[in-house]
Amino acid sequence: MKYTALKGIHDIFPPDIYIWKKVESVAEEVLSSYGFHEIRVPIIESTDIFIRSIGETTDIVEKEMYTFPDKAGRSITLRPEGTAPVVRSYIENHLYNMPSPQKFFYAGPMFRYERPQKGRFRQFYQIGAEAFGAAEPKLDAEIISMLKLFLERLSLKELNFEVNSIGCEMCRPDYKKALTAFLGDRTDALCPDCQRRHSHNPLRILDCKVNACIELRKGAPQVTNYLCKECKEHFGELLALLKLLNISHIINPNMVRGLDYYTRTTFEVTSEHLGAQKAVAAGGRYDRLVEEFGGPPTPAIGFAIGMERLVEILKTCQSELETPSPKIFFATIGRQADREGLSIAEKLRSKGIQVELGYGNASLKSQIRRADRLNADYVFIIGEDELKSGRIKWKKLKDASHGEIGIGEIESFSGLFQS
RNA sequence: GUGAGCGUAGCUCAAUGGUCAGAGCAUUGGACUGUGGCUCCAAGGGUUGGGGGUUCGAGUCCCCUCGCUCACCCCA
Repeated sequence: MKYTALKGIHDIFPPDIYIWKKVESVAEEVLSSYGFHEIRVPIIESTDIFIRSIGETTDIVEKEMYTFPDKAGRSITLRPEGTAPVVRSYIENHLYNMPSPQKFFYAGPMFRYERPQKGRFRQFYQIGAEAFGAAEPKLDAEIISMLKLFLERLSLKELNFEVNSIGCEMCRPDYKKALTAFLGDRTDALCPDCQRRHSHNPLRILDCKVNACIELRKGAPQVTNYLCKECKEHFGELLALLKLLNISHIINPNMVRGLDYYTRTTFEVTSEHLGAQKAVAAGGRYDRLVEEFGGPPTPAIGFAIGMERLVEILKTCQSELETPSPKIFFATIGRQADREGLSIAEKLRSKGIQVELGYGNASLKSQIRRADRLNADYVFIIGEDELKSGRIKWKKLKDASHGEIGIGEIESFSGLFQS
């Protein structure tokens, strides 16, 4: 094969594309009902936007970004996630001068230079939502509930909702201290990765899968026990609201996120129908980010849905969506009939009816066979006889019923209005 | 970045180191001169991912390379 798509980058085409479109339309419908409006932000931004927001020492920034110089030598990066560009836009366009909270959603491709595997790609699509300007746990609960409603609308079952609070800039340092103190002089027993984490990001030790590390962290202090008064209240109220709204969830004190900007609430939706990359949606609060970006102090919360992963679940758990099929197929024999068919087809198409034609001088048989494979409802046959009589033969493929109709009456053919 | 597995027709897969690399499905045509699905027949379709080596002889063994997949890492 001479030309192939780049590693980890895939085409989306029928029939899958119809699953994607369905997901997108349901998302727009549900998010709209919560007052979220679409925002379109660029796919490329200045590199420092991502470094500042995601965090200098995160894996994404350290080794996963598509970064390159533009022709003027500025450092440009293909967005690895959607929150940073939206925050940049929120500040740059003074969107905080509109009544709070402001709520936005977006959909589009993200780019991360990683080794591809099941559910992980170099170009992948996310639907994301961000809400600015409200700190109350009520908003956290609404957002999680909205995510749940969206997934339910797609008939997705067997999903796990996990929530956690990782505190704020006041209480998290205390927890980090407690955690490193707990591990104390036993750090030698940690896996090499965790030994590294111990110094610059000890929270990550919590979700390490190496057995030795799982052993060592038994009885370790939990984040949720070290929250300051405000964070504790916030988390407590969120849990109460989730109960009120009947959203079953588990509290996972070991859930840490790979982006530095999160504060307080973090959450994740996972599915057992995926591979090792089983998070289908995830998000959290980022109350400090807007201010750090030079905007006014603005609490915020958001999440992102992984489209490929969602579609993967839909494909394994549900019957596939059908590719739209023609209402009418014109099988024509001879040049004159061909012209007649084209002419009628164009009239019908202008009314929004899906019509397909036969090509290439194919035999009637092969034309009808093609109509069948395209799953057409009706075949209209035009040949010499029909041209002479002015009456076209039709056949309904589903039940093989057939009949005739005058050329002038086709546009009111009753079959066009049945499903 | 690390590790493992796999590359043969459009797809799923056969072929002890030994003739001309096969089958099913799919595609196209025919049986049925202007009527789909079912059946039968036929045809097209391959640089066995690429390169080198061992051998009288390589799809098969060895080396290199490219690609895919899964996992680690990390994340949606």
